[in-house]
Amino acid sequence: MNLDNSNQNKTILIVDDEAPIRDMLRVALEMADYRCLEAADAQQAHSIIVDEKPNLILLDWMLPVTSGIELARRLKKDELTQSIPIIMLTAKGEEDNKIQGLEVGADDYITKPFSPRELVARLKAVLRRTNNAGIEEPIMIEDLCMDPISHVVTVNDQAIQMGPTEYRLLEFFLTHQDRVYTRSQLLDHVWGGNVYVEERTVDVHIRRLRKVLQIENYDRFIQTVRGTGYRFSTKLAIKA
Amino acid sequence: MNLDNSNQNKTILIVDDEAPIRDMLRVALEMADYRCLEAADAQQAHSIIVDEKPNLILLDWMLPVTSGIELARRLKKDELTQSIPIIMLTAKGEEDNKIQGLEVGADDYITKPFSPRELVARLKAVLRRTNNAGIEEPIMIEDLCMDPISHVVTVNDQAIQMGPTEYRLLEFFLTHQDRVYTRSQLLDHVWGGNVYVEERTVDVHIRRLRKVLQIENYDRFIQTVRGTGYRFSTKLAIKA
DNA sequence: TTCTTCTGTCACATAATTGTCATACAATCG
DNA sequence: CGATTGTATGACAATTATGTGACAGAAGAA
Repeated sequence: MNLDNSNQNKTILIVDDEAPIRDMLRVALEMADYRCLEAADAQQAHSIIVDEKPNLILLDWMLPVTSGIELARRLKKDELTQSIPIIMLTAKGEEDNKIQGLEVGADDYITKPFSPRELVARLKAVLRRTNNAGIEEPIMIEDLCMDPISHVVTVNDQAIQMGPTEYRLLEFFLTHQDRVYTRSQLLDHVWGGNVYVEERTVDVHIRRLRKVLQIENYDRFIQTVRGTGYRFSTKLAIKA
Repeated sequence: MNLDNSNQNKTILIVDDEAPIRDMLRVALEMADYRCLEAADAQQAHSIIVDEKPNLILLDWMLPVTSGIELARRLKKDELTQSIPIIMLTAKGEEDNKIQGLEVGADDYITKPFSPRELVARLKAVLRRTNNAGIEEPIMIEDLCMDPISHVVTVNDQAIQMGPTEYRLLEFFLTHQDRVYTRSQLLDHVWGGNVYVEERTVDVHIRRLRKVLQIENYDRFIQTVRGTGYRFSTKLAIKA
């Protein structure tokens, strides 16, 4: 539901066919307060990834059936998973594969055996490095401007203040105009898929967003579609 | 992705006491179009560094007289040289030293033996990461002035005292205005990529920086963006 | 050494945001 | 026209994020 505040709610997926190694990794990661998931092969890994969307994947190079590098390649090809950073685990003497791993799109690799401290240090570095994703260009609607770089919304160059949720809601609307969304869909996209809040809560945040946008009647773009949900549209803003 | 292919203006200093290894490294680097310098011991290395200001240092762990790690420590301590990225070269089985190297401030390490391709890949990565053309000109914001040469910050020609971390934080802010940074990103840029400190530590240093900037209310430029992080901006410094 | 400065972390204080509710209002339909 | 259903809105307590002072250990200076 929230951004990366405490490093403690990051989910790491461990993919290795050897249980003892998984155990060792899990211990090290849980010591560092990460949440761990485990998979023994590529197929199992894939379903967990789709299901749980981990923040980072520790991927062994050697896997039965589908190799780790093949899994990495697939993950980096898929829109939904390509942003998840991958750290490849390689055994000693597989130095050449490291390069191959990096070429496939792995974000780092670690040679076994490694110290737990090293593991965690690298993992943190990768998480930090890949933490930024999103829109870079300012979005302008008439005199309304949202600049994702500075994280500022202005109307006629005057800054508008709003809460984080309202900001995300507006951002979603601006990037998904002229389309109705049900409350459920909005919860999915703005709140994040795995939280449970009442659907009516959406109404309240719509209200709050409308309130701050009232300054130049920009709230007219947020339209209620009775029986369905809400829509943001500049074209269909018939109301005065 | 790779915009800058002109490696010719990048100077790499190779520090290793074994001539054959130096040769190998030099060949690999010159193939990749880097300019190379060589040093056989720490003392020689130091004078070359001061003299030539290389863009990156490849530093062997084992050196006669003064060890590589000791040299690294000194370089990272000196204001003039601390921004030069260092890649440590370690022999197999010295895995523990890696951590020590990173703690000293090395930006990466490579285990011997390594493939030339790997070397260059890592080197590029480090250069990309630390691609900061050092600031030379004083930065002025109204009556606030930061002189990177003398390392002095003044308000109305009156010097302000602050700790090194606060200085680096302010420097980062002054050179990256009007943009939100998460705590994580600030740790990356101000503290350095491979240290582990709590994210809340950023808050404390923000606090300390604000405190010393309160003199002429210059702390109003440091804005907190709730749910995200902090931003330095002179434009958006008005609050209701 | 001893003294000072700086750093990272903690605990607590303060402030902002959130989700939910109760109620008011508006639209739709028989 | 009521009755019914869907939405708007203000209030509020719980939760969460940030501000802030204190402190112990580390790093440096004398």
